[in-house]
Amino acid sequence: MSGAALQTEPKGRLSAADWEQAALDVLAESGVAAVAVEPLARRLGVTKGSFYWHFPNRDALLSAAIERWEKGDEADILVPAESIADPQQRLRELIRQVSFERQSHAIFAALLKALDQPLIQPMIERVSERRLNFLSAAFRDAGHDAKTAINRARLTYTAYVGFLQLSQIGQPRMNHDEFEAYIADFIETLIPV
Amino acid sequence: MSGAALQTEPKGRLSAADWEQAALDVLAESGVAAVAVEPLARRLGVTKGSFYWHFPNRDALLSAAIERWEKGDEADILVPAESIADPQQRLRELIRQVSFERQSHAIFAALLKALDQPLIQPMIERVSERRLNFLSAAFRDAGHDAKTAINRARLTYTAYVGFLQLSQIGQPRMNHDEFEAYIADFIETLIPV
DNA sequence: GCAAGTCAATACGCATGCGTATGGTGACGC
DNA sequence: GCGTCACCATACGCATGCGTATTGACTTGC
Repeated sequence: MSGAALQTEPKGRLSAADWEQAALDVLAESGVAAVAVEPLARRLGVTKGSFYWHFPNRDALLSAAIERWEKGDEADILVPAESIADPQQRLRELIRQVSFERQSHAIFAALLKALDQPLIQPMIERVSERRLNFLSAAFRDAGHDAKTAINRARLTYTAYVGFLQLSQIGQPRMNHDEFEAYIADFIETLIPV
Repeated sequence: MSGAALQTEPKGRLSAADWEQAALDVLAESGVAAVAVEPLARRLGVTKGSFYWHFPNRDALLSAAIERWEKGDEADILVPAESIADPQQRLRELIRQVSFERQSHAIFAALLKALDQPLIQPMIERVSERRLNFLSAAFRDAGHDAKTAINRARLTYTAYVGFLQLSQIGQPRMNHDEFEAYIADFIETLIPV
């Protein structure tokens, strides 16, 4: 829950959780490759002597950090949405959440870029399947047959993923109102009443 | 036009174009980071002594390779599509082309993952703007007003980008028929008659 | 047949990152 | 007040990649 710890923030001793949180921070900011032991240690104001006490190696940190993200993500995004009865409203909320929970989406975007890494791939695969199922169910609840529901879910999800990637270059280049209008159109196109 | 030169293929002396083509090959296969001088030299069966005769540094190779891709991509994809009069048919062809020209799309996908690099970002920005304009024009030609056309173009493009990313993990996990069905549904949703 | 010019091998220095080994220090239990 | 344990520093070896400098060899013009 701690905010962004930008630079050498002297906070006594560190725990494994501190390293994981720092890893997630730089993951969101600078991608998987930037989650490196020595730079992280510098950022935390210690040396890697500390790191290798908490973790056996870099991969262990990455796994732990991503697992932490996965849990938080599910709790913050999927669970609240699940409680919305109206499927259309549920989809709306889900889509709209891209604006909030930005760090979580930034992390997901960073992970997407590292799909070639054996450590990342299965986790993204899991997350994607869960999300696709969620979307698919919502479209079915909204009255579509199974086949169209799954295709609509795919379309929604790929559009979401592509949006994440492209928003990095400000390609959509929209202000708040334009974004809202886009989302409205997006929803209207994918979820016709 | 040469096919995939997989390993040490002894072909006498090399030219800058050979290096560029090899760079594009590994770019499509293994991403931007894999476009490294020494591995490339190994792949080509020479040492980096050769490379630095043709190029001043790695960035120069990357720039040249990407520029080469950009030109070929425009010629192979946009130009043929442009000649199709019916805007709906034009969009259909464009979308369907993801199945063919696979190397070109693989390169684009690889570049998308390196949007943080200052060398890559502006090129992707250019390409994206061109493609978005192209899509937007097609949707206008198909009868949409300017605002909906641009939103539809965004949606189409982000879906395309997301599809590229996810197809790497076989997440859509479709065979040929399923893919065709998905495309059909995709088109029907985005380009209603 | 020799002098340029073109492509390539070798060898070097530098930087960054991983992981190990070993020693140091402060807090705390007792 | 002493030892133990948790956390950290220091220093090392290894690997990979960049870029440079120097020399070698093959081709071609003349």
